[in-house]
Amino acid sequence: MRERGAQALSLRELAREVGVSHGAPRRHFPDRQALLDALAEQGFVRLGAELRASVDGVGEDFRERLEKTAAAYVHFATHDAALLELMFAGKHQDQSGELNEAAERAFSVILDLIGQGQSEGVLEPGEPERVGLVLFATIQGIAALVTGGIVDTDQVDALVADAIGRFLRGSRTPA
Amino acid sequence: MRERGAQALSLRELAREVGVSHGAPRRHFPDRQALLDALAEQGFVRLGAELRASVDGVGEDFRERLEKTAAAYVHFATHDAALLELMFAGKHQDQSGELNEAAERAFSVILDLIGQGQSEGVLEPGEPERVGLVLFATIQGIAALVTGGIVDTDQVDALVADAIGRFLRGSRTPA
DNA sequence: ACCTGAACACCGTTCAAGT
DNA sequence: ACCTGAACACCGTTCAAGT
Repeated sequence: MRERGAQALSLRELAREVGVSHGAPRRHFPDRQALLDALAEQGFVRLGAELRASVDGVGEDFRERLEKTAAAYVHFATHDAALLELMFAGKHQDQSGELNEAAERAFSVILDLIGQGQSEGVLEPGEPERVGLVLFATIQGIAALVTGGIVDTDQVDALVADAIGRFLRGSRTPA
Repeated sequence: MRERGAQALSLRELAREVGVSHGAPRRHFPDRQALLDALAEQGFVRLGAELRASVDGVGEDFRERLEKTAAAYVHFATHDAALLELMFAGKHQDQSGELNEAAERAFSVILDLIGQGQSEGVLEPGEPERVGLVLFATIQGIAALVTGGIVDTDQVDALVADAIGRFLRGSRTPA
């Protein structure tokens, strides 16, 4: 997956590596897409855990938390680009909603951060979802530029800091 | 492509539709990836043309130009999501650099816009590439949220306006 | 409950052969 | 210069059969 992308993931090859027949996976995943959905869900679980670990692993300072969390997101996005693409593919068949639940749990880390910024008065009040979307879009966009090869890996931190600086200046509560 | 994605694009099916044998495409594209590269290049050409048309089709007002161009980008990204994914896949074999040339020509529309904002004094001075990257990332991120189904189509315009408002407030030259 | 193995209808790629 | 058609090694999916 990490080496060759989701598209190159073959059920038959997987079965071969595990040492079972090519029909065996059918018992666990009715479809190839069902396996991809399960991988996407696990991706959201892991992303949420990494973001949460990033928030908890740093001090109380809002801006530092914001930058570290954004960096953690970009790290995940570039280190597991194919997985992230799967997670946002929007071609899921999952009807149980477990995938969406995992996604919302991951996104809630960002929402909580926004809440902190608002309660500290450095972010304008309003729906956290609204301001969170813009922040999320920016981070996601930076990740896309990196995986697309437009931005070098060693420029990431500076770009993240730049973007967050602009975001904070553009979103602070008017004096 | 638009209906079923790049992954479902089959050389044999294409040949069948055109009415030639399955070996014929080999004369024009040595590889499946070569065809995808050519499609990506054409995508950049078309994207550049649409962005330029958007800039030219509106008045001189900087903010209006910025919003319209961003909207045009998001429109392209959502209307041809699979093509955009291909354009930024970063798995290209193209050595001639024509793909990169087309990409830079498209991106130059945004750089020119940044230049206008700087010369009008509403954007802080500095390398246009630097501030342009943050803007580009934000727009690209919004497009990703829309194609990923996180943001509804009818919320796009408001989100774009919101993001650009924050960007401008966060990037204006200090008084 | 889970696995096997043959079968079917698809792929991309290669290559000798045609015009 | 371009196309054909057989061949090869892969797929995902289905299904009867086994334990």
